[in-house]
Amino acid sequence: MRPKTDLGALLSHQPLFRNLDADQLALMTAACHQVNIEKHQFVFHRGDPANGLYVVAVGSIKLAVPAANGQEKVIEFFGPGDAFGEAFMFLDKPYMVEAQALDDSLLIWIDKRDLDAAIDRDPSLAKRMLAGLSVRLHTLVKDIETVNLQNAMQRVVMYLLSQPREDGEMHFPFNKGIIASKLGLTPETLSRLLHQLTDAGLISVDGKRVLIPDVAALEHRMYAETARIS
Amino acid sequence: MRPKTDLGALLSHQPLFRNLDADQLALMTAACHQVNIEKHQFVFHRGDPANGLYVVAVGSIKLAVPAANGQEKVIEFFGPGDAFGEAFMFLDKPYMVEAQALDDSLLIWIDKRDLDAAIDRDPSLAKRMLAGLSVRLHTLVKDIETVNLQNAMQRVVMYLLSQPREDGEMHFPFNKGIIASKLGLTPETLSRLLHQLTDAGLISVDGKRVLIPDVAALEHRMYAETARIS
DNA sequence: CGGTACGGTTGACCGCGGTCAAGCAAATCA
DNA sequence: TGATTTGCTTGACCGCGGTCAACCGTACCG
Repeated sequence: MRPKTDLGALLSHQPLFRNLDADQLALMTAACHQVNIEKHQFVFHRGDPANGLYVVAVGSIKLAVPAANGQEKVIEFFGPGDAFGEAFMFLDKPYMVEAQALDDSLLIWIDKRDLDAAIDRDPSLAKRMLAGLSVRLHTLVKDIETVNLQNAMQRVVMYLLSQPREDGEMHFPFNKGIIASKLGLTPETLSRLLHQLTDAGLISVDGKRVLIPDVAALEHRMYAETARIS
Repeated sequence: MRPKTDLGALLSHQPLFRNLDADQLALMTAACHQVNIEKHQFVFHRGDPANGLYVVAVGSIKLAVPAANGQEKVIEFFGPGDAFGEAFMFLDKPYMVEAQALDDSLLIWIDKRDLDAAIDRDPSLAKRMLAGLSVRLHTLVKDIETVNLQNAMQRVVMYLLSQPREDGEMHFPFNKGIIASKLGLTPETLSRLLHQLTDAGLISVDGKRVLIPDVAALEHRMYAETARIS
């Protein structure tokens, strides 16, 4: 457990709590708890009660819905500054998803009641949370659109293009199996499609590193797929 | 356009604005606009600016994301008391979905700025909106889970069981094509699956009316499907 | 009335993507 | 260092669900 003194600085850098005045920051600091989570450990499981929300300080967290057969569908990834778990907290329902650390992570946990009080004192906090939830809704709708309206190849290409890249090179942030789940595919299919793109000379894969020599060509490939469907 | 006097009564019955005091209600009433939408008309299209939110007073609205080929994927249905469009309003982004009336409907429209002011005066309104967005997030996650982790038959059975029924009889609220889209299916497949359930003696279909003589048997059928997958 | 547009059903076909299994390379550990 | 596990790839196979087409009943309309 790190010393409590870190908390104020940590909080003030989170999008959710930016621009709080000193008083409010002190209040929130008192209400927050640091949670250290090792890689592969679960933050919470499906069915756990949701009494508060988490903010990622460092590390990365995977939100997924588990299936009966041990499979799982990754809903979203969270990195530093992201908040998660709010929706279930507001609903007063147990989590229907599970959260797992993809790296050693440091989280901030805030009790629902303390957050309620903070909102009463500062409506702008509520607005920021509304904005945050809206973003999440937006990405979920986009995901649904992606899964329903695009085929596997389109989804893969779109993912490759959506990731940050420098010098025409992008990195898979996690294992390919996890990426596959996020894309609604099996690892086998993802592997095959990447191989297909490699054969077409559009990318070259080396472990987690992917070289994209001609971004425009890759984009063109995706639109060609789209046209084929229409 | 109906007389303005209706607005106060309408608003005070919406979940979002319940428990407002007279002053606040008067303020909101002044900020609200009634919008009449005929069946098949669009409330907004993809790309329209989102300057406010809608609340359904009477009627029903379909939220869908349009595809290139004229297809569409239904995201959600909204009935009386439901609010929609908030997420895009808070994001200050144009709509990425379209809203269409499934019946002649009466909507209430509230300007973003007026709502902002109302939140500042009454944090409980913000909390109610947070709860509303949370519900939406919840159902979206559930949808993603359904589409990714369950096959077509399971989705159909689950839909049949999720709809309100009396005397072992349920009604399709809309055209089967629209239901099919919401379930991520083609109308053909939905038709076939319903026929299959009929052959199995689990349901009997007559137009929009579906008789479910033995609910438990139908539930059992769904779990059997689940087991087969695992 | 016949014409037609629409929603729904049915049949024939097929391709996408999942499943199962084997094999391989790198990481992890005794 | 060898043993074991984990991540990834590849091949063979196949079934679910989509596509395309024809057809049917009903509602709507001139």
